[in-house]
Amino acid sequence: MTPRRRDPARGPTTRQRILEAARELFARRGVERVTMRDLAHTIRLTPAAIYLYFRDKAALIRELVENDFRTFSGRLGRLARIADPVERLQELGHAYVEFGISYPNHYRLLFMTPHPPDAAAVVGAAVAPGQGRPEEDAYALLMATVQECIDTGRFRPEYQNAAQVAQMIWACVHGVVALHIVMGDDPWLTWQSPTRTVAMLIETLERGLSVTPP
Amino acid sequence: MTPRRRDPARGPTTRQRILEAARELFARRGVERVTMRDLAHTIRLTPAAIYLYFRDKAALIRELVENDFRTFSGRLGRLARIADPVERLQELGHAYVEFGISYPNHYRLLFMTPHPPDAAAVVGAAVAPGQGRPEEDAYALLMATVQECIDTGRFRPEYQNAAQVAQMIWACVHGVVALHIVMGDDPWLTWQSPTRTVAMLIETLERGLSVTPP
DNA sequence: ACGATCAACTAAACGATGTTAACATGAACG
DNA sequence: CGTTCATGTTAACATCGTTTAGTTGATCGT
Repeated sequence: MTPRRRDPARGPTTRQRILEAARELFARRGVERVTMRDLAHTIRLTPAAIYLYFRDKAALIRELVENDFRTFSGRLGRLARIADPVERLQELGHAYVEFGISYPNHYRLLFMTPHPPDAAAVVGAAVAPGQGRPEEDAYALLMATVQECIDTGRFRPEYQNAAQVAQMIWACVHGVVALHIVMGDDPWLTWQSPTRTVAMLIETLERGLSVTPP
Repeated sequence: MTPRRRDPARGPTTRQRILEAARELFARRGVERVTMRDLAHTIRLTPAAIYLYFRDKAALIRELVENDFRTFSGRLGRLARIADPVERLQELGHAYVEFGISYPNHYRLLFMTPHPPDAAAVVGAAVAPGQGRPEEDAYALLMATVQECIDTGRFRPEYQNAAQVAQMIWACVHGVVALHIVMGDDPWLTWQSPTRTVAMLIETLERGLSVTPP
């Protein structure tokens, strides 16, 4: 299913060429508006050739999206060096929204479309630990930061459940991004800039969470 | 395009039968997993017959969704009788989430899928005033309530832009619903109940917005 | 030098989808 | 009684993802 090149020195593998072209097309037109024939045509291949390297369209999409998300997750990971947990939380939110606005089509795939249960994952059941999907890492970082806020007494006493608070925050930033992607250019209401909205939202939320009203 | 019945007394119009069956099927399986042939078959009709009453699948979906949303909008409208604007805001949020959780497929269509610019709307340009789409009404109600909160001095002075605040709130509740719909049964993270999450979220947000910290 | 092997690809089709064009039918009516 | 027209049906079309059966050309053992 994944043939090896004879001469790895010369040029990119066909598999990589497929991935590159798909990334380009998907990001520009969105997955459902890119046909396998389109994709094959831009690589000057036959549609069937793609199926030598990917089980089906869904598998191709999955691999692409996981790649991009890994870089996103890495970018978020760099924010782990911020000492103050509350400040870190804010920066996480901003980075999240910035990613969603910059790569709306990737974002839609990751967070706005129900993922049909991956056939391989269903049979494979247990995944290698620590090797988990990148979205888990990002979520773990969020949870850890929230937990740190709780442990250092930055939050009001009613916020003890880190998962609960993390999901609240996630819902907020996701909501801003998702609404902007879906209805961003609906003319019937004047949208505020998503970055401004999320900035104000995070600020407000933090004040609601914090124990010290300035 | 929309033929009239000869004997309106006898039984429901074919058009209505299509709508009813479509509503049932769409709500159960989701739009993209219901084919025109499926739909026609349950009415004991030929697929082509549907096209006597609806221009295409998208038009059928639009009409269905607009209907359901009108009832939702009406339900929200009943909350307008709540005197206290802050309390009204909270109830609006809860009703919103309850709708999204109860009718996930309708919600996805309304708020989670980009609407291709309606051909009729593009040529028709101006719609009859007051006859606007129901989502506008719901949004107007939200905006008005926020404005009332601002006018009666319930919010901190930095929140003067009603549209901005309304979109913050909308983003929050939408985020809770949308995440739940898309990742609600992903096993890798333990989701809190959406109603609990949104309750806590609204409470937190309100404390962040309000001028008086209790 | 040569036949066998096999990765890498193509040609052609299949089944499902939304949609349309051409034809049937049967009640209503002058 | 013949015309009209609403209301269907039958059969096809184009497009989609995908599969099956071949083709090709480099590589390799002998």
